[in-house]
Amino acid sequence: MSLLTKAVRGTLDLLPSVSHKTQYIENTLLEIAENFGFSEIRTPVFEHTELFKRSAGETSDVVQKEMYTFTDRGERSITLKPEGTAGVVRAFLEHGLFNDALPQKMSYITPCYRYDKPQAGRYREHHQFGIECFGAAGAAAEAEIISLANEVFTYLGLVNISLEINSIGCKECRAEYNKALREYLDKNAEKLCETCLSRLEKNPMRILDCKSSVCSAIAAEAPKILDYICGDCSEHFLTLQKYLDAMGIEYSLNPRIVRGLDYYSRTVFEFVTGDLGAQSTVCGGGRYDGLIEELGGAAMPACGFGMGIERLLLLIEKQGCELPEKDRCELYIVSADRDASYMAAKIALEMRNFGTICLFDICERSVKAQMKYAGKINARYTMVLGGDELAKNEAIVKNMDSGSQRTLSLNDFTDNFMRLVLDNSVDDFNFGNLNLQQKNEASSFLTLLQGGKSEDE
RNA sequence: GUGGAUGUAGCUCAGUUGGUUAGAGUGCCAGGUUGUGGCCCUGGAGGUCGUCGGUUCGAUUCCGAUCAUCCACCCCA
Repeated sequence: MSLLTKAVRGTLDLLPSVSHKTQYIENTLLEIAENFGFSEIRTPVFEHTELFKRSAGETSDVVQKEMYTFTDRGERSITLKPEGTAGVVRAFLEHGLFNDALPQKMSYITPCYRYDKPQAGRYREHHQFGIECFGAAGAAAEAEIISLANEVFTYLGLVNISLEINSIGCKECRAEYNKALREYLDKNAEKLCETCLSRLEKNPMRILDCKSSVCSAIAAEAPKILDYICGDCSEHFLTLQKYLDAMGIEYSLNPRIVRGLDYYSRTVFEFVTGDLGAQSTVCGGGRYDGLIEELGGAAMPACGFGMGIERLLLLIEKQGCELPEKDRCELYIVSADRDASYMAAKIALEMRNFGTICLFDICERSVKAQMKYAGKINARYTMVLGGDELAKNEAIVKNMDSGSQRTLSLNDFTDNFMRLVLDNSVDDFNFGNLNLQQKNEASSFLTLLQGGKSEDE
């Protein structure tokens, strides 16, 4: 097959056969966030380039080599968001949300774009679940978002994920530490790798992150940030640990976590797993007290995290965690001729309005082919409509799991069908698609029916 | 951005030591008589062997480039 073109490198298609998994995950994430008091915010996928340059930092890898930047027809420099925080902070400031009751807590699910070299678990377009909390300076805020992430993992049934935390201090103590660090690194400068050499001036802490054996050996002997952070920062970090202890969340201290985005301060953390190869970080975040000021707002403490949805799904599949099945077609209406098809269309609409998945043939295929199709899509019940049935105003409904059949009147068919379902197994029936009002109606309907048990064959 | 592996039907893979009409399983469609699925049987559709170029009388098989996927580095979610 010679296609005109294929999906762009590093992008993924989410196909209908698996989209329910992602839907479930995303709904779960937003619901858990809501339980923690975080409500969804949606911001555009692109922003003015300067926003990301300023927030992520000119020295960050993201800004230096990974952004999707283009000039639009109005000569604006536009960038597809490489991460979620900047846009949310921009909206927070632009709409004066800092005037609302503090803290302001927000969640989001958004696509992010980075010009990386693709690998499994790393894509040029990926989707990120994120949390931002504005206006809370205390360590309880970080503790809360960490426990939120932790809750997501336990809820989804994931294992083998560990939490690593670190403090990189505030502006003041970090300056002092950087000074000490640079003095140390200068002494070893000729041994450092090329990239680290270039980081030496602007952002020496990134060198601690370097994986090259020489650099990491040098880093191992380097002064430790935790020995330099000021009293307040130290107290903050200890308080965070007490909160985590109180909630029974396990963690380890990892002084090498510095994070790639320049806006972090004090707490940084990562949830990592050994089950995803080189893409080990499932969730990363921390505190960024200086960012809002950096973007033109009044000083305001803030913290948050990002979580990769594709990685989450990969991990779920790798670990064999159970996800809900795709919603099942409850009734497939087989029609033998055109008149039956008209009736099928009418009944299907009634059933759908009742909130259940109901399908009928739209290919004018043979009865056998329709039955086959119903079997293939795993329909729970089928109903055969033809001349005989229309004449008698009734239809044969077949349970595809057991193979048993019953005749139902077409008058008030939906009610009759529900009665049949009740006789077979109430629990099997899926009310997932009903809205709240419909659910109430349906449950009182079922309660009513349960009073007078109907005859069985 | 660096290094390595891979690339044949929708999917999983055979195969051609370079030679005429490229295979299997599975999936898809249709039949196996009168209106009923899952098993079985039969038939059909579907590939210019990732793409472009080179060597050759001739390449899907050899060589090169390119694109894509995967792995490690890097980076991060």
